[in-house]
Amino acid sequence: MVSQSSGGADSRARLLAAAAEEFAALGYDGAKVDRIAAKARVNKAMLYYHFTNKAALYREVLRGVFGAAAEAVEAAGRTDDPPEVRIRAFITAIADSAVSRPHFPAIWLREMAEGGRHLDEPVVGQMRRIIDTLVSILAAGRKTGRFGDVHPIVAQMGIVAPLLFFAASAPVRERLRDRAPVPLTGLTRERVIEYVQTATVAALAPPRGGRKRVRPSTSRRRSS
Amino acid sequence: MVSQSSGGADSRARLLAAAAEEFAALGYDGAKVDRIAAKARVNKAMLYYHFTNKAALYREVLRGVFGAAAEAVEAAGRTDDPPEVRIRAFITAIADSAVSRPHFPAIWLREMAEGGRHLDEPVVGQMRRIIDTLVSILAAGRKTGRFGDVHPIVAQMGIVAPLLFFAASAPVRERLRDRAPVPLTGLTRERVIEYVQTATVAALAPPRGGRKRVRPSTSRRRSS
DNA sequence: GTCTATATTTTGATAGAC
DNA sequence: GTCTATCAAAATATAGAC
Repeated sequence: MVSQSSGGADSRARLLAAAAEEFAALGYDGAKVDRIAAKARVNKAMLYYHFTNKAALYREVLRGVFGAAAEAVEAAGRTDDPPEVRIRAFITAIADSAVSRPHFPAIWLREMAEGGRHLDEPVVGQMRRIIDTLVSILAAGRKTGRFGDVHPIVAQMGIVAPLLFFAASAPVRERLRDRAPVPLTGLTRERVIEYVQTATVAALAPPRGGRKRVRPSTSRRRSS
Repeated sequence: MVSQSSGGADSRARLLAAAAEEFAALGYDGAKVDRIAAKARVNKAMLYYHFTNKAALYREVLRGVFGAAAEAVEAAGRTDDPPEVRIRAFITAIADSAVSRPHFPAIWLREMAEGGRHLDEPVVGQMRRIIDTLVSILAAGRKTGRFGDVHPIVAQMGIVAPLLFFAASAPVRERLRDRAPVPLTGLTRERVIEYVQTATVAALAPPRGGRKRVRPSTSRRRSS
């Protein structure tokens, strides 16, 4: 239930925005509540009025960021198009999420590095929605024989990692522009998306003819 | 040169090892010098005897980690093999670095998310060595017409990001094993390497026929 | 080189008036 | 809902004996 703010603007929303920025740039431990409050032009005590503590605020940010991404990806994946088109749309949706939620990439990267220390049930659920979408696309492709048998998580990493990496590394590239080993011209978002699309579709293609992909061939038995 | 430690073992080396672990797991701000000292079974004052401060210790860790990686990658890339083989070796070398230096992936991911706040000249040099290796491989491939024209940084991300991501996300996968959306069996390091190799070689292939690389024309169904 | 004790600063969090 | 003042707990760093 949203309470009506009378005088000032919605301090809660501003806090969330400021927090997302701070957490993305500096990580959970690097982020300081004083700075978040200042950035939001809100008294620090207000932060504790709206959120239980720093950890709760961070969780809130995580949910917002991953929720929006899951939403977008799911929408893009739910079509009747052929699998190649759907996987391309999936890739574009991830990339678009990184644009509309600029803090998304850095936060995701950090959570991975952190071992998912802050991932609670709701956020895990959002991640699952993203993977489920991919799973359904891969299954459709396999059914029609257009995709081979690739583990969804592997495909997921082949897609998400470069996109996140590229988006998150923008500040680094900016910082190293002069000392860069190679001219940074032509290094655009579109190129990266296109590359990931090409690489993914190619890697998903089923092994043609006799020998292509090397399979561990033997047991597919599991024990766990 | 290296000073001889008389009684106890080399506390400096232990500090570096403990620091790498701590920094990788918790990030620069999350890492605590007390904990690093404890993990190294060394008095905290010794930490400040060996290193100027926390930041200097972190820089030292960064140099070690990136230096080893650059070394390995350069070695793997310096061969007379055809470009496809060299790019595969490059990929394997990166993946191997993540094994021999387990803290490498998380630290690299974090530095990207952090905007390279801690990257000093020596470390940037190490990163450059890695990219330079890739640049030379791509150039060789282009010269013989086996590779198309892909920006090295794009290729770099297509390769490095999934490998780092996979390696760094091991703890997360472990943590979510039960709640995982998809069975984690068959998700091996080898599969990931193989996938990245396949995807990369395919994406680097020059545009066939007359057409430049473009968006998907409806379909190119192969009948056979 | 190694340790104890301590100084100093930062930071997350709250009490309580308005 | 908003603010001031303030506390208590970390956490970085150092002094100085051995």
